[in-house]
Amino acid sequence: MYERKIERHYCCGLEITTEIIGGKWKPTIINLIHEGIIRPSDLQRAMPLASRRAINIQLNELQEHGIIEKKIYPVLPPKVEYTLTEFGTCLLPITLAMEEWGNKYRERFNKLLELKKEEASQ
Amino acid sequence: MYERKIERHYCCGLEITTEIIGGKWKPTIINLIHEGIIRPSDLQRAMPLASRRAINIQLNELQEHGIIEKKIYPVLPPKVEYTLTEFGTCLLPITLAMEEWGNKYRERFNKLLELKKEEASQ
DNA sequence: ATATGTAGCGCAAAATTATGCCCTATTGGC
DNA sequence: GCCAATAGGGCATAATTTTGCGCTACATAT
Repeated sequence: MYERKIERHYCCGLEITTEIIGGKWKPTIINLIHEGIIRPSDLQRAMPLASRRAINIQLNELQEHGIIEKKIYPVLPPKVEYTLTEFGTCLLPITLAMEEWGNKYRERFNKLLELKKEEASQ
Repeated sequence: MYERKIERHYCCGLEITTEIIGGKWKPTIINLIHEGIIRPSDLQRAMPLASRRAINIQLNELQEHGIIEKKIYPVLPPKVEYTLTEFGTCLLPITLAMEEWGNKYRERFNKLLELKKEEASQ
């Protein structure tokens, strides 16, 4: 475990929220679990750009923060399922809104990117 | 400017949204500008934990992404004001919800932190 | 003369986050 | 016997983000 050198301050709400959903893949994981993709291997297939390791770490942190719950089935090969807690469910309005907002403004964003590329090439 | 070594993929909306509001101080800046704190020096006073440098960088990025607009008054000493664009205003439901969520669950979060500390000390 | 307030960039270092590789363990299929 | 799939941890490294220090420039106040 990495131990912070600079202590975090949780003065405003935003600092708490970003502590919890700030990880690169966390909002995605929350949304996917909400969609019913609840087994680690399925999550990995749903996020091919994230490494297995990265996903495991994010899952552990989400669990520590009480956002998701882990059910281990005592079978072989191992079977694990994650579900949103009622606390985690409260986050959905935010994570889903983030997903929506990004999709809504994708074109605008892409145009901006192209503009930048042109500038860079000149 | 830092140049990415690994190209970002903007497949899902979340990746676009986090690219834009992912910076440590960006959601805070957006909310503060919305509250009327629009001059760089006032923003710095409102975020004493953020360095001047950090705030400047985040402001530049927000501007590049079309979230805020910069008005430079040709006076001395210099005067600058930032305002949300109509595009940036669309982000408020998200950033304000994040602030609200964190405040709502602050106690729960703090209890979790204390629990962790106890565990760590044993 | 000197300090303060305004705004902001360059550069290097520090802090943090994310990844890649290798390891364990067991069942079932070929 | 060997490979794939299941789940996940340890460790070192790479990538990225954030900070700190120093610098510019001018006007006003002390």
